Amino acid sequence: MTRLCTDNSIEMCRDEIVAGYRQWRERTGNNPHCPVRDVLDRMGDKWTTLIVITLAERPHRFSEIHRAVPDISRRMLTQTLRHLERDGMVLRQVFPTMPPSVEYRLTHLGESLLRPLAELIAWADGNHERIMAARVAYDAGSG
Amino acid sequence: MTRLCTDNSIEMCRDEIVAGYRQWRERTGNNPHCPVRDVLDRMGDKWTTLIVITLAERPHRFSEIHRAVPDISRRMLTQTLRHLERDGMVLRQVFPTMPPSVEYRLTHLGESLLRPLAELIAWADGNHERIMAARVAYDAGSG
DNA sequence: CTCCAATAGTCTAAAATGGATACTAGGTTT
DNA sequence: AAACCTAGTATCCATTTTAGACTATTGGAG
Repeated sequence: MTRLCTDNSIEMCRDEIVAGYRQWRERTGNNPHCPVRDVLDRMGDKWTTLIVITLAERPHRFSEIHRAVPDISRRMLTQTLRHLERDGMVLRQVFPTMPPSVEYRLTHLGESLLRPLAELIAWADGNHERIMAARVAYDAGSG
Repeated sequence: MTRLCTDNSIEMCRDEIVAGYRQWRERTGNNPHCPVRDVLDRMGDKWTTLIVITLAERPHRFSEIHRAVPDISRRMLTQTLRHLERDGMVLRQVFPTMPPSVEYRLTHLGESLLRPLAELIAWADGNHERIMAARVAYDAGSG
């Protein structure tokens, strides 16, 4: 599937998504292991986006990332970075100094994610107030 | 923040993301409660995207969604739909028939998400092979 | 010389989250 | 009368995430 959705009308986007999803279901017989889900699951795991955004600015060392994203545990930071490295999004470079120094940077593949990510962030930012208003209305109605 | 990233060069996207993130950190003093994260956390919760895609095609009843997304539990389906409803992305309409019938459909806000979502899906689809290759290489090296 | 800090993690136990299964209500089918 | 349909709840158990202590190594403070 190539990017058809360049004129950005919602109808085009819907058709693209629906057609792509239907095609895939027909190819694979409703197999739960969808390649898109496989990728998007990672996007959504709470820390990945934040780390990618942090590394978008410049390469960071382990502790630098930890300072930039203060509420992540070191364990999850390690895990998320390993996932990103495994997926070819992040390059891990060890400098054999003492104390040890490890630098993480986005690969070209990782940088290519910034484009769709910027769209999504812009959407989230642009619709945040609407969403908050909807939440208030919902909680008032059924709270 | 408005969408500056219309020419879609990676440099523009990076600058947009980095500038937006830095601005927000300066405004809020590194508060962990980021509005963008607040929205993106939902996107990533494994079922939301799939349900939005399903509803993109047409309104669905509860059991129809369950058939379209077979490996979700009814509990998680209910929960995810409630979240989407609360955020103003989905409209829930009850028909007082017997047995009961409940229809879920995307709101205008929900449909507006399809545009950035299509971008992300296109990226995932277009880079899936690269990611799989990176995983194989990684597992071969450190397995 | 000893103590402390910093690095990049790992390990373990507790807390939060998610999933499987059984259950609800009311009417329809067998 | 028994089983089944709908759209969910309730409950318990498994997985995931977190918090916090712990590792090795070396430079600097006292």
